Amino acid sequence: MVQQVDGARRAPLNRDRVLRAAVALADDVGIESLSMRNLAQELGVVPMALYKHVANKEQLLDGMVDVVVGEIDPPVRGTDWKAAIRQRILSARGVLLRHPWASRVIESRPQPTPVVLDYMNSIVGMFRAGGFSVDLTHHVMHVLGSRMWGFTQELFPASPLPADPQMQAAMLREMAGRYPHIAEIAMAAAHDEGSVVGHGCDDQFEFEFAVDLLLDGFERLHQQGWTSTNQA
Amino acid sequence: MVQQVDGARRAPLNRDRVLRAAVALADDVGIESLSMRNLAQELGVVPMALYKHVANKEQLLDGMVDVVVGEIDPPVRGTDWKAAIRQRILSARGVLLRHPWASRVIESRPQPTPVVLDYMNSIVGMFRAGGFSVDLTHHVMHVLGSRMWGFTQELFPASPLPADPQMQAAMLREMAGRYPHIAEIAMAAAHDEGSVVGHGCDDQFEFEFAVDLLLDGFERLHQQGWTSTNQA
DNA sequence: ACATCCAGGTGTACGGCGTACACCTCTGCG
DNA sequence: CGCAGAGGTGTACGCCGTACACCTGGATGT
Repeated sequence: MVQQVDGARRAPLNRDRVLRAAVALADDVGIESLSMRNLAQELGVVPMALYKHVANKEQLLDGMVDVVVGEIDPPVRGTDWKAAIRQRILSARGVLLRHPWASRVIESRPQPTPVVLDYMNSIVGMFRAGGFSVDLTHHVMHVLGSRMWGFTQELFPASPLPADPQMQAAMLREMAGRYPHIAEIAMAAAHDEGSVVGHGCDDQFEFEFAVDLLLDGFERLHQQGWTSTNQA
Repeated sequence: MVQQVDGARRAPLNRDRVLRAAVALADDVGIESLSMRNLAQELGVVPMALYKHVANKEQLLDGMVDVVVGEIDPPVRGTDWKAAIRQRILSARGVLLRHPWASRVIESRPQPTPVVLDYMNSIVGMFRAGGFSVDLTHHVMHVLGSRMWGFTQELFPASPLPADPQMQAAMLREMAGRYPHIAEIAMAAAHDEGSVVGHGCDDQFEFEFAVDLLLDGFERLHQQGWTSTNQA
């Protein structure tokens, strides 16, 4: 009865296929609509079947993060630390843009998986290879924070904006009245598109700007031999 | 029958009391254990009663954020922009330390509330008052990101660590083997307490270090008249 | 004084979630 | 041939957010 319609028996599941299907489904329908039941259906299987391959939903999410982190390019060799780290982080960013749900999930994991630790370890290693002291590297990693994964907390989570242009104009006017400073910087960034905050501002530029500002700051501290015990 | 046990009739609910109770409950039991049913019980009321005061759980969370943001000190007057912003952000950090769930919730809101916009607006205003161009202020706000709320994504979400010291030693050894770089910086930071990554490192120091590095970077750009169209 | 209204609180019910637990059904191996 | 164990099933439980109809007591208008 439960035979495949196509005659061929469905290839048996395994952890990897489950994780890849979960990633694909999250890409498709968003992480908030990813449920065990959902995913099972996608795989042509009953919900409880998944539990033969992942312990529970938390581990499923862990595994999904691992898949995503696995897509980040390995470090390039033969350049200075700054270029190498920059490149790696931008690669991470590329991955996260393909899996928009991933940043949230990464942040939400209570314990890092070995794959995640590997990535972190390798980033730390890149600073060390660049001659950074253990001390400075440590603090610098904290400053880098989630940017090491290629994302920044969105300032304005991209409001959809009412389609009605008259409404839109009214909203803009109200914004300008109530939040003049925000309106000002939003205007400056949005001249290219008819939208308010969040849109019309080049996320990639913002991200690279931030990363470069950080890396420059790190470099400066490094060059002046900064130590946590000997600061200004 | 449903009279108060103490004889006195329960004071009628209102939006504010609901929000404050929700904040207190989240402080107590954690945000993941805050449910409408839960909260209703705490208030001595049936779950559906809450919906007379908040539209749904999302709006409840919005309101909780508003309460928390309302606890942030207003800007101090009469100092330079750098000191003023630093102080304000550190005040925000103080608030978020009292409500550890709040950072997650702030990040999760799809639309900023007026209260949130007010806060952002005022931070933007502080840069502008410091003479920053609209352009630079805009980018700088992006770099600041969630740090403006006084939090940073935790690098290592504070693993509880096995109590058994022998187990602990074994874990440390394994860490050092598999993730030598991480182990190294963790060691450097953890000499004061017998714990591995996450603990034993002074979060407050890390945060202030990051904020100062950012503010210094901003200042430098400002002083050299940086513009997005005229960069190196 | 009486009718009316309605803000605030109740009770029931629905559909969705994660997942525990007992079961069935193949496949490969002795 | 028998049996074990991996992989898949079915049922059920307790939680969640919340729609909807209902009740109730005090303020209000006449």
